[in-house]
Amino acid sequence: MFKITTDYMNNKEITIYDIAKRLNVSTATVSRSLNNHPAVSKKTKKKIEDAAREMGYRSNLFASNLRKRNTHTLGVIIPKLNSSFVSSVLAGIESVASQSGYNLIIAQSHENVRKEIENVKTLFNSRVDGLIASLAFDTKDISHFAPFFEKEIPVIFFDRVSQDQKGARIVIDNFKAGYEATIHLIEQGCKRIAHITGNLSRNVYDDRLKGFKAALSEHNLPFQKEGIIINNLDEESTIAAAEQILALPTLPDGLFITNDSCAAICMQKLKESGIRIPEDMAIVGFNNDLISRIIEPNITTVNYPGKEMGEIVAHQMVNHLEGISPMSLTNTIIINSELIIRGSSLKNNK
Amino acid sequence: MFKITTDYMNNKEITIYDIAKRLNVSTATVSRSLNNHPAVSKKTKKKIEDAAREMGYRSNLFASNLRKRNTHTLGVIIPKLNSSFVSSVLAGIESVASQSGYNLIIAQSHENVRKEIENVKTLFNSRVDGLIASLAFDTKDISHFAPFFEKEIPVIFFDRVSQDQKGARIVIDNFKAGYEATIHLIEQGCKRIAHITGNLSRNVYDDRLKGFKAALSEHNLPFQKEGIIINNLDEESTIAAAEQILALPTLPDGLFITNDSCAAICMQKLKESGIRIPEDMAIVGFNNDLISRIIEPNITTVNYPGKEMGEIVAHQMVNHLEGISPMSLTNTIIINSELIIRGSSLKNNK
DNA sequence: TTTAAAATTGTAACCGATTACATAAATATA
DNA sequence: TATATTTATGTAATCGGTTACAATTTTAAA
Repeated sequence: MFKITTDYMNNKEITIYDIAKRLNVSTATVSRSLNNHPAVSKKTKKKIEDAAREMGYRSNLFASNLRKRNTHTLGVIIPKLNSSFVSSVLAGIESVASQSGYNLIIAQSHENVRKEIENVKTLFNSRVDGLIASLAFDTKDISHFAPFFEKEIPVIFFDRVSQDQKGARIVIDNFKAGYEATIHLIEQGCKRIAHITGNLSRNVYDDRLKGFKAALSEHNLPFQKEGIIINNLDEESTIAAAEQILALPTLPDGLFITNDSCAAICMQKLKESGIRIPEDMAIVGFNNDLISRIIEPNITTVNYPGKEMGEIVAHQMVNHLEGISPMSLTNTIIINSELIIRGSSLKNNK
Repeated sequence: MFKITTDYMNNKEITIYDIAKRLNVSTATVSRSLNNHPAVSKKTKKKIEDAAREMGYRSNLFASNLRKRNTHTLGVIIPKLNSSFVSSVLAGIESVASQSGYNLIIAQSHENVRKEIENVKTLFNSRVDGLIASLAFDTKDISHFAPFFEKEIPVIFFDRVSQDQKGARIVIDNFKAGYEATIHLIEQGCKRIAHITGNLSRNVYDDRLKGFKAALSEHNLPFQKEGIIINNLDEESTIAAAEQILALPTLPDGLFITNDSCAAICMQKLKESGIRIPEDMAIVGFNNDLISRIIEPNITTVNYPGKEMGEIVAHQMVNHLEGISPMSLTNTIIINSELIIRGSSLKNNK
């Protein structure tokens, strides 16, 4: 019994050379054909495509990238993958990128500049075509992104952006969001409002705080330093923050917390101590995470559309790379956000 | 005034050829040196490293990959990025992979076989060194992974694995977890226990259901078909499921729900209808998500260590690729899980 | 029919690193 | 000192596409 074996039935990788040899054409023609270059006759193209399919050809991206000097890969640096907001953004980025034929390389900074610097290096060496980043908690400046700027590789920051005028920025209006959240608390009759937030060198937290202060001063409400608690927003610190609130000489009657899981943890802790929400203390969170819709009372929050933000970021990047709507790389795009009012802050209408 | 400009002060990429020319050595020596090959004298090595640094050399991964025929990249296919469990697993995978010098390409199937098939193709063409996957909701078989098996590229499935004996599998003992959760409810005095879960062609849900049934029959408790609700576990379906429970002729007194966010949503809905948890109905969830620790009452749940699972998956993959502990690719690793008992199920000890 | 223009195809250099094999230099051994 | 080993370096082919330029064929125009 015979066993017919040809190259491509073996485990060998098929190359355009194999196809060219088999069909008696040049590799140039094969390459052109597979890339839909117009200067290939329909007949030849069909022949080549059929052969490629039959022989199980797959293009070697590395040879192609090496020659073409681009990678069709986007780098993404985020603080932590396992956060509800970040994973939503990533979901949005991935959808758009994969639709446009871009791969994603994702790296976590673990909220740590040192790691972020490493990540930037790695992605630079991986020659990503573009970089998307949200800064770590303790990143002071963005000098480590310099290689990208120098080589004019596009960089887009989202959410946690730098003050620096380098790279595009996609954010929500954190000032406005903080302002509106606070105004809402004031309208509900709160007079002593506290605020729990994160590192102020991050725009998101700083801007929200500014909005918070603006709202207070506009209504001639006192701004107390001890009512501003700044921590790293993890579970432990949040519990500590709640205790700090409870230890205040006069309890606040309103509380604006910079993210929903913190708000939820905090609210639980306060409730355990006999504080009624919202009667004794009204609470506003941030992000519109699932948890804000489930916990009792539901938490008033700022809707922060992560997935859309991711989609917009990726679209901007891809369009720029493909030469469609070449954005200026110093632009800022502000995405809409809105206050969603729920039980945790409704003192009046109860 | 002079302006001294050399190649490397320009925007040109520096290659090992540039370094070789400058130092009057061969590219072979440069390449060896940069890869810490032992056969390079310390003196030469130092010279080369200094020059490389000074000239701003960066290795071209594509040339290297092309020649070495491996990519140091792992592909990951997951149903949805923005889920608490999945993003934890990814966080674990990313940590280990990046420590070992591997990049990650992440693709979402959006719980859809068609997209999953596409993803597999893309990652195959990207020549990832290994593939890590958790199957989509509606994946029936894993024939689309065949190219990987044929080329003997390692594949590891986690969490949502296939029954097929191909590829390694890393899971928790879902049968045991389901069994223990149910036994716990029985021990709390529940007599009519309902179960909300996902598509039974996914091992995770099927096995938990089997464990559930085993526990019931062991205690001679009736198993009612109408007490098993199977849906796709999103917010909407979960609310519908809760309504279905409420419409049951006799209300169950225990409820085992296959994930925590569903459990939380469901519990809220039930509470709104005046049902007391756990007095009227005891609830057990799954995953130990943040939400289970925050909602009132805290939800009894199965601790499902996502990050650790990710770390183990990535370690297995990397070790296999590096030739350390070459795992058999048909192994199954079972990760420990444990029931965490909280308020939502404690009928007795109240 | 002849010539010019357009449409195809081919040739071969290139992208940048790796590595088998050959060679030269340094060191050890007899 | 002559020879055998060991250590360090060089030569050149190779990985698999891409593309500028040249050559050829086909089609259109004169």
